Amino acid sequence: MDVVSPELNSLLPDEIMDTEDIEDVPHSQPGTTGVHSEPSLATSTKLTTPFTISPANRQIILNKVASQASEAAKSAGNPPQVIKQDGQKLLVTAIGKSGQPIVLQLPHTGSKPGVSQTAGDTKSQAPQFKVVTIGGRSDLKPVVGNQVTTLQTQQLKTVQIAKKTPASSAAPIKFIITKTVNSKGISPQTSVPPVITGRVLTQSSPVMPPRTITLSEPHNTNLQSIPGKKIAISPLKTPSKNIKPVAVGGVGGSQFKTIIPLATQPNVQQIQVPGSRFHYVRLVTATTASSTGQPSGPSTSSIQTAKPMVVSTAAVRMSVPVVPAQTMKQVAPKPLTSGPQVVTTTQTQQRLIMPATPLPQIQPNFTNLPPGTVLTPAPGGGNVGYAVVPAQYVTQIQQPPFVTLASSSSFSASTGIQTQARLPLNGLSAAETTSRPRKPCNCTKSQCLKLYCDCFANGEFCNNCNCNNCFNNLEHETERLKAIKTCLDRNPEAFKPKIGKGKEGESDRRHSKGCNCKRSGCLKNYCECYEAKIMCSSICKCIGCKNFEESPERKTLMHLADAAEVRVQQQTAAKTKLSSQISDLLMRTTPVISSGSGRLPYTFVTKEVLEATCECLLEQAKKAEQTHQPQVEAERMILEEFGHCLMRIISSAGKAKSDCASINC
DNA sequence: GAGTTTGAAACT
DNA sequence: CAGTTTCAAACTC
Repeated sequence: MDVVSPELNSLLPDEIMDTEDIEDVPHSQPGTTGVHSEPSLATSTKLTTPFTISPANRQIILNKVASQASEAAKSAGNPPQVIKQDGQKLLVTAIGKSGQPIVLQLPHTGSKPGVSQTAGDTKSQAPQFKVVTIGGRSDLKPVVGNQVTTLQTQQLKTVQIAKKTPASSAAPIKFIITKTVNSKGISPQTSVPPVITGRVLTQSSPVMPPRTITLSEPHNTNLQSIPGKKIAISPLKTPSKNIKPVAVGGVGGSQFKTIIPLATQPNVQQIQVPGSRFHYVRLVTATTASSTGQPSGPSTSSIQTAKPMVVSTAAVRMSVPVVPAQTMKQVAPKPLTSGPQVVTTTQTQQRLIMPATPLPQIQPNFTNLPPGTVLTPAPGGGNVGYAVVPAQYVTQIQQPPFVTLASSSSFSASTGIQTQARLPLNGLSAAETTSRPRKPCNCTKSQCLKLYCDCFANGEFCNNCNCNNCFNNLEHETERLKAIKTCLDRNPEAFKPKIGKGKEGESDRRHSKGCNCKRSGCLKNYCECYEAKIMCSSICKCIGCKNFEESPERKTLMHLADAAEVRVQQQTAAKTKLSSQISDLLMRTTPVISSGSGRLPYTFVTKEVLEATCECLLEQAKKAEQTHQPQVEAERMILEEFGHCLMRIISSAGKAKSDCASINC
């Protein structure tokens, strides 16, 4: 099934993927070359035994090593797959659950193809692997060195970030599992920071070849450390018992039951390819401990999904879809070239794209998914379905920065999922989104599944909105996916930013469609151009437009807006200053008193003092009244008296402070 | 806060 | 593609 059209594919950057020779093979077909294995094998699979390395391709076929898995796979008529791609380092194994090979990936060695990477520890001769398996419910234990203590994967997903070169003439690739860093896009200085459970870490060393991603056991609450590397443990790394089924959605019933792996590991991997402007995100299916009650096999291993892998980047990061091979043939990541470049160049938004297998007919054009959309697997089904998730949601899942595990254990799905305001969004930086969180929508009839809904239109879940009958959430992923598909059918660019760059050579942004205002003069927020703070352009079909450069009305409005802004800033500054002064005052009067007698300075404001102060103020009021002072003057007198009272209180406090200090001496 | 206005989105 | 309806945000009172 083609998901991405050839023309879209042509837009792909070279380093992203090879969309050729990609086939998805129904793993249910016996005798095919699809990789099959029994779940039970996963627990005992180890990589410590010898394995085959293809120097040319830097591939390791783990299932040749994992004898049990391999044998089982062979017995099942599903020999392991080796994906050969020039310059790629792929490891493919078949030790996962049925049809879910585990892919290990040797780090790219640049000029030394075939040379295994050490574990950063020069004493170690064992190559380290990147476990790039996107396994549904993949239960992976750490891969340390060349050893995988436990591997269990239910489902292989495809992470295709292959170079855009034809695959080898070898047997048809049945699973495009992963792509390592493209040599084309990697400089020797490329660093590949390891990422554990959704955490993207920056590699401090500029010269650090791709290394190992250590998959940590979910129950391991300690930091996994790799020599010379930073590893963060996801706060989501909580015992599987905390997994909460967040949603049971879908018109089809429980088939699309969704478990958000908040309480376990994020099922998203971030892949950043150096030299690429794209920000890859790999998806993995939910962990085994889902509420679906589906057996995860006799495995007693811990639960773990694949880990995010960051190849590194210092460039603009964009998102690309990542799609399981079983479901999708191609995925065409596409830069948001039409987006508001000025804004989006610094964005870190991500896109994860995952198919809703039971609804292949509604698979959207993944290149046009809502900004920041993430397709995340619909747990409970392994290869059943996926949810289209706003990227920031996923980001939030995987990157709650360094939350302690203790807190994560009580991590609530309901609270965790819906927090999105502080995440990079639609090209806005995190700071911007923090300062300007999206306004909650108030949809009542659209179920927040139409573009009327700003949340939906921006590829976000509704969060703290006032909407009724909202379907824009994980609980209704099926409907949401349908809605997205519908929108994309209607307008393939429906989710693309409306404000893009103007014609070539023009620096100004412009509305992609232009507005159609009739009565607002394009000087109210009804007008999308005005709302975006841009001028109307020739493509606008507005009537009576006043939103052009020389428009006096517009200038007046701009001046008013500027003045208002200045006023707000001044007020803010004044408040800040006043607050600072008050704090400073308190700080100056507090310490000795509190440390000496244990009394705080404000305890000087006793009831008696208050009464006395009020009497003074009332006296001033009476005085003003008796002298027939105007109200303004009366207020001034009262305020002055209040000031005097305060000064006396402060003075008393200071005196007490000095007395106390002298006593202490 | 309720009601009105507005224009994009959706629909026909 | 044009006309109409629906919708939710913007706006006004």
